[in-house]
Amino acid sequence: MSGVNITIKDVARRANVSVATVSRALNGHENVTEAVRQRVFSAAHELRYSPHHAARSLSSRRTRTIGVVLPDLYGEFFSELMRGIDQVARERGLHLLVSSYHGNPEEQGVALRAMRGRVDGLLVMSPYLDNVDGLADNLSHSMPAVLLNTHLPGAGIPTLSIDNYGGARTLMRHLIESGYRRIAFIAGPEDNFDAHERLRGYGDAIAEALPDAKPWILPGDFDEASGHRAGRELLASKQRPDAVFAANDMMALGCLFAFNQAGLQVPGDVALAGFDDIPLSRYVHPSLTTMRVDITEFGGRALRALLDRPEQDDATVPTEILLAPELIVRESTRAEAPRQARTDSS
Amino acid sequence: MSGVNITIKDVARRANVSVATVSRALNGHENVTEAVRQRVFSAAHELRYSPHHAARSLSSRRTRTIGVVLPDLYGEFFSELMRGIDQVARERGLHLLVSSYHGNPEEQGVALRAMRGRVDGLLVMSPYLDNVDGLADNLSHSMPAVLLNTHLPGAGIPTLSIDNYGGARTLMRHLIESGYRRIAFIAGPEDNFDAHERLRGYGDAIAEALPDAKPWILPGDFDEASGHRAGRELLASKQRPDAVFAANDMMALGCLFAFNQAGLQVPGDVALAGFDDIPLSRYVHPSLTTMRVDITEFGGRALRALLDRPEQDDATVPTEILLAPELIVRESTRAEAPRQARTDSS
DNA sequence: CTGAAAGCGCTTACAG
DNA sequence: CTGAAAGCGCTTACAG
Repeated sequence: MSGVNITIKDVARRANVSVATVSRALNGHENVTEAVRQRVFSAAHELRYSPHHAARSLSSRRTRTIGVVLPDLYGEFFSELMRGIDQVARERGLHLLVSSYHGNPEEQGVALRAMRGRVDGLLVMSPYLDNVDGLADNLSHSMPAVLLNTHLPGAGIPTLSIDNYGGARTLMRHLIESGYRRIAFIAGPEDNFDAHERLRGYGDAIAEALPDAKPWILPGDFDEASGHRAGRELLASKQRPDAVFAANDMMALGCLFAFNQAGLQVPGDVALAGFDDIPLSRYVHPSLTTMRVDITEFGGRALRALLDRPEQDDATVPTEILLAPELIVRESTRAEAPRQARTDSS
Repeated sequence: MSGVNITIKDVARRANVSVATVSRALNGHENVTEAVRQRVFSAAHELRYSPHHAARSLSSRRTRTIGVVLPDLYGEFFSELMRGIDQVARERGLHLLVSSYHGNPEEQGVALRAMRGRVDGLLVMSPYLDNVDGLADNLSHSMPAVLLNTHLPGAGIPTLSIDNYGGARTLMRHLIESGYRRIAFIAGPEDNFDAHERLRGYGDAIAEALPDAKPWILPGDFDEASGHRAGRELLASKQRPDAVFAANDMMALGCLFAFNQAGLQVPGDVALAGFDDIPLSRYVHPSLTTMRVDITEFGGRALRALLDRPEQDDATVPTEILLAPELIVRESTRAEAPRQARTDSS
């Protein structure tokens, strides 16, 4: 059913040359007479010939395809990430074979192994703190790879990461400088590397800048429903926080929703901030203060790092690159009457 | 640099069988002794063997990969679409080769042709009204395909579409039944098929239900900025509409933003509705009335339609399937004091 | 049940 | 500059 396909032989016959010559002409090799090249091109065009990819990559050992293995394909983050990767892939004439493993480490292994013979290199994101061994096992085998937001120390694989720790500290500094003192934190998934780093940033900031305060941490899992739950929990607490820092924007929005429903004013009654700067953050009311992560750029840089990687043996290459997020101050932390910082904790 | 790779020969040698047997064992063919199968499996496992995909698909003529060619990869819509496609692909053990052509018809052709020998079937979305010939040219060649939201009459290619026309009429019926009479429409891109159908639904609804009114159409291009512009234009008009129907949610949100900035109350001063039900729509204030399109389901059904397609020669198969969107009434069209329908236009 | 061999459609040294 | 031929790593009739 898959139809009769035109092969390089048909083109050769029509152009009256050998298949070798067709191959050379079509691949733009130098050593082909202009006249012959023309004949080949018209023959190929007339026959609507298009090279068979599997055959080509089997003999040339190149696929011109990059494998992208992600935890998921869904949502703003992955959408922007794919966009950035895709842009660079197009610039370089590369294809993208995507695979998501839905948070299942076993599936991740399957996905990774299935890439053999299909791709020239791999972009892998695995934001888990355990699965380290599994990942290392499925990666170390002769395929260039770049890791994204992935904690895999010692494997020597180039890694690009958002500076989640530094970003959380920057945001905390902003809150503290704005006079907030009772700052609650809605955490992300326990096993998530980014979440872990953001939490660490929050904890260290509290310890250093507000030594009298104890960290106030609510559980969450990065989705808006858990932010909503955390928001309700905060509403029910005897003494409310004066600011809430959610480990990502989706949870911040869920929390905002809970506050709205309860009639609580943001930032008047309580300030709120998130992390990621998803597009929504600009549009909700009040607009959300957050740490902007340029995910599109992040994806693009990852692919470039993979493609432009220096020779394996160049030991001077940094193995980890950190991208700093940017503080975006919006209405949700701009109280009309900003509180005064207490003098005892400047 | 690509490293030493283990081939089927290495496995054969280690298991002391022929490559043919290895192939059969690994592919789960019946005719292999259990003992031999075991030997082959352990050998393969010990060597961390993983079959070379290009070789396999060159000889078997199957790739176990589906090509997905979309206008873009970015944004909520494509994200959800990919999610739906991906879910089904996983169920069936298929890979996805994605390609977006960024609205460029030429690139679309390149992308389509590049799929040869890489995929067993194609999912193609091409929401343009012109490019019909180019698309037909690049499709008709012996590759099973399913079209998504694509207008390509006469090519006999199965097509799945959102019922944009019917959806627009449903929404208009809701607005009219709610008592709104001066209903403006923010249109989508001129060349876009979905936009065209939604506009047609609006026009027909006005003509039939409000024969005294003339259509009031503002240009837009589906992004939030154009909705914002349209909103400002409406604010400047001498007599404001009592309701605005934007051809998609993003524009509705841009419009809402403009109204908010101007201090206009929605729905008190003017009602507002969109199309798509993007997640944001539930969270803005006021929440947005819209037509819900289950895009994830849409993507999943498209892939299923491709995989479960009956034999080519079965003429009883419908070539076009329409998916009806669902009306979601939220705050943005729920005026506190609903207007009375004028008796002359019940 | 198992093996030897042909063949999938290309690319690429190797000759000329 | 061009061609004949080997080879990429598999699968699959064809024998046995």
